Amino acid sequence: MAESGKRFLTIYQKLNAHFGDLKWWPGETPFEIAVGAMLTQNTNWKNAEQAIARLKEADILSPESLFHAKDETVAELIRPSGYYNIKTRRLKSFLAFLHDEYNGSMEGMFEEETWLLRERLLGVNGIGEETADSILLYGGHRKIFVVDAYTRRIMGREKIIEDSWSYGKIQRLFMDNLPKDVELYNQYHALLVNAGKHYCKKKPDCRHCPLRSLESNEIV
DNA sequence: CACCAGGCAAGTA
DNA sequence: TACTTGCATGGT
Repeated sequence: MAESGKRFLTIYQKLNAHFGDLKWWPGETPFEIAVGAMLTQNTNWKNAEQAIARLKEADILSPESLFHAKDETVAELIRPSGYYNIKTRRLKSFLAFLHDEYNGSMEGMFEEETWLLRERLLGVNGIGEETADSILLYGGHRKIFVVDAYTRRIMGREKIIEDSWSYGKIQRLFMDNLPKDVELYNQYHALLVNAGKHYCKKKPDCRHCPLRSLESNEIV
């Protein structure tokens, strides 16, 4: 690892010491994780969680049953997650992909080589880089670092990255500066999401943001 | 009332 | 390539 990687590990260690093992993703199966990754897009996890609970309650949270469910039925059930019409179409696109290419089997899908599968997932309507990477890391235990809005906010606040940097550039930065370890990638992203919730979006120097400096010991 | 929350695709210049 | 806009609920 490069010398510059020490900064990444220091941030990790500080956050890890405070938040502990977060045991992400908060989902029970790879399929549930994939569905959750799409439902939480630009939405509070609580809302996505409620949508998943409703699908489970209706007993259609499985690749085949969700694939065969009516659009209107799915839309009504996932309503709490917001953008419910768009997300119904996105879920259906993924389900069609899973059904057509892997006979509806997540296990079959994860037999693919990591970066090839990533490319294929990106070809599915509704799956962008963050969603694809969340499915790969948390659903498939692949060595892929997930970048999200919190990652950008925290690392931007720490002057490590700039707003204009692409998803891929930030992802490579993490992967080039950290030990190539799936569990580390898993926990690091989970920590950034938890810590990110304490950062004000608008005021970078807001005194009410206890995590405004990772150098301080004010972590809440 | 305004603003935020674990994005993405489609349209425009 | 680089912006802009629509999508929508639930909480503060």
